[in-house]
Amino acid sequence: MQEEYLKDLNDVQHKAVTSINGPSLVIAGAGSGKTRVLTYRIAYLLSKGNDPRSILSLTFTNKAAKEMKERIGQLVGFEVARKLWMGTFHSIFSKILRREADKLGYSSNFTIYDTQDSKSLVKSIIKEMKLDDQTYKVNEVYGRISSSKNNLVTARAYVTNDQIMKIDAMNRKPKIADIYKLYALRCKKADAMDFDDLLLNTNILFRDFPEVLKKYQDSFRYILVDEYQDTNYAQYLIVKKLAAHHKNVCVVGDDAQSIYSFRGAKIENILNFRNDYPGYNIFKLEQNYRSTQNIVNAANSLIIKNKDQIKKKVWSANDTGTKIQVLEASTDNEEGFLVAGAINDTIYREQVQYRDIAILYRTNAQSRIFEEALRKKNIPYKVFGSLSFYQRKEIKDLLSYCRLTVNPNDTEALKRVINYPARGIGNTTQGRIEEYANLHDVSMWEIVSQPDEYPVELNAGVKKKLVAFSNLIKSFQSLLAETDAYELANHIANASGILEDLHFKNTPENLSKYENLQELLNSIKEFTDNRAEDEVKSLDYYLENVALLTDADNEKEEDINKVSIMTIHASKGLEFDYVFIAGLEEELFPSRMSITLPQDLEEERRLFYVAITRARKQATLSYAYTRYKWGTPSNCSPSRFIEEIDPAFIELPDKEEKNAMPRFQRKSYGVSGGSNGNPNHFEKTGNATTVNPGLQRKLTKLKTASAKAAENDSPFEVSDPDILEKGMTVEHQRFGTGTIASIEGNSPNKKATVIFNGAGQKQLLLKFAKLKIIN
DNA sequence: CTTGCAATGACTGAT
DNA sequence: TCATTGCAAG
Repeated sequence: MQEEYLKDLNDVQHKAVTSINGPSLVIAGAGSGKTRVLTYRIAYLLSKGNDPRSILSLTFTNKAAKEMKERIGQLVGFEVARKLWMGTFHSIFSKILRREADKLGYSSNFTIYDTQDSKSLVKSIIKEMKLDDQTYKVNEVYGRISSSKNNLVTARAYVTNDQIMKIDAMNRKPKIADIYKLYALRCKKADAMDFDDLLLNTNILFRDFPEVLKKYQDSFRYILVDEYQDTNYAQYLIVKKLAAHHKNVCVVGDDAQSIYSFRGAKIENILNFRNDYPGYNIFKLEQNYRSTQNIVNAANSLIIKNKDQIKKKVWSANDTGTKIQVLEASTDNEEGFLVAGAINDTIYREQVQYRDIAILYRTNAQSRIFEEALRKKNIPYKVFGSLSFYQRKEIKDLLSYCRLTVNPNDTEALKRVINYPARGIGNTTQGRIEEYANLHDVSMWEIVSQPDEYPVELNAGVKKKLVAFSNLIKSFQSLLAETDAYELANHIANASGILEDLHFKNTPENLSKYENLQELLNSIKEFTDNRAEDEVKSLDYYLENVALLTDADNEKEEDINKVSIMTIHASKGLEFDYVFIAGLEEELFPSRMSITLPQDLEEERRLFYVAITRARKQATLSYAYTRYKWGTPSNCSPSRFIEEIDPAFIELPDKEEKNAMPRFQRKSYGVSGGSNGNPNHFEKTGNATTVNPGLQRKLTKLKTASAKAAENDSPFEVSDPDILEKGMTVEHQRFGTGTIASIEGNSPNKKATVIFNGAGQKQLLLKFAKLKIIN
């Protein structure tokens, strides 16, 4: 076999690819061809005659695994690539846990609880234990449980751990140990594992069943781990155990890009690799092929402020490029307009595609502003994350019916759908069943399916309804073996009454839910169509991984050429020609939660480093002086990170000019205090006519919009839905001019009835309709 | 038991 | 701003 592709590599890369024996540490600077090294290394291993089933590659996302398999397939053939063990820790080890499930007392069909399920379970336990929900906040308790699991502290170990118990006692939350215990018990009863259990239970499996560990140790001759700097203790130990026999472990990472400590990631794992694997080889990939020199230098000048790091010198031989740009805005809304305007300019000036551009921000809450601004300028965009597709109510509802069909003990799924669509099984009934079930150690399903067998106080009518519901689920179960995933899911969507319910209440919201369900069914269809002949296509197999999927795994054809907007965390591993990094303000980025502890601040700085190094050609920063938080405006100041970049590589806004411009006058408005926190500073530029005070805010918005419209000649400037009112004359791109007859609903699903002069009466969903106000 | 409305409190980050 | 919760009426 020829290894032509090795010629694409530089010296270090070449060594990293071909040094296949013994432990290797690859320190891969941003943009240094890390993915190429990983794919070529695997291809190289295969070319040396290794069985693809003996190679285990752990990636950070499913998408990365999919793309890497694709590239390896191109090099060595898809039939071979398909047999590789490649995926995220969670997906690989859930597969192994299903195989070995009986050893841990689970069935191989166990459910995976996602974060929503877990939190909802924690919540009901707090209620059941009659604890004060102000002291025991769901998020905090869940966080304690989750981080315990990531550090391999089981519920039993938790109570006996003095240090942990002392912390809980000090915080006056001594019952967390009991909540954890009950939580673990309930998960087990429900035949469910949460995300953290997938790693914890793998460790337990390997600890308690040495013969199982040995089997996998022998079978995985080569182990590769991507993004090693973001592994937590549980993941670290899995790798260590599996690699103990052959010791052919290759970890790839960049300590400068460690950004997941909140998920238990330990940067020490990569820093201590030398101690864990003596006699290791180290390869430093330092040439950045992705970005311009200015971008690389700016990023270097920033990250140098961090203390703990592995020494390396990342450099670029690309063009010098432009300096980092900075956009300064007076309000968060204006920030949106400036960025959207700059995107339009870039597209026009540089002749690039929408897909070459990304907007990155620190928190999901910032997405809304950019969605609005881009929509108004008719710039197509796609949002990653926030409320992921799979977390939407309608999607979870249908999936819960499916989960219940496969595993009737899945109590979280049962509670979700037992009364949706409404079938007269209300809170009282559910509460009684749940209480009895918890007290007597039976599952809710037991009682629901045979209410006469248990002394729960239920009247005959209710019992009838319960039996009807359980018969419905049983009818689905009977179809499990004989139908494929798509047919069954489609049947469930209809027979459960979900589709009918959405259809019956014919609102724009429900229409969009209906469409989402169709999309889910389409993706299930795709799953059944894409499975190979020898793979089972039934619903239980579809459900195995669905909890582990994210938006990125569901990318649609029509979404390819759009501006990407997402959090910096979600942008990890991606790259774009032009990157806009928004909200560079103190207490937002760096986050308010991270400014006290130095190690937290260092992680924020690494996060900023990751953001800058996503850019190939140009990075633009932006910040605002007022930003709405929880619906009230608050003052902000520019982030310290901006000053930390060496001035040689950044173009700061001109202070002189800034002060001369009334538009940027600040300090005076906003913040708490007043009854009227509205920034009225646009008054200064405007040719305002006097209006009644109630309309003041709307007018301000209107002026912002039209002022911007004059500045940027976008094809069809759209008015903010919030300023539209009954009686206004508006223009629609397709229907022409008309008058608003009425406005119903609430943002973002506000709709208007408009009587158009040519096209007659139309109902328009304002978040999509492009209406321009004529007068 | 269901529905609708007012009050309330949450925003880091995500497999 | 938005989703969840508590309460009153049907």
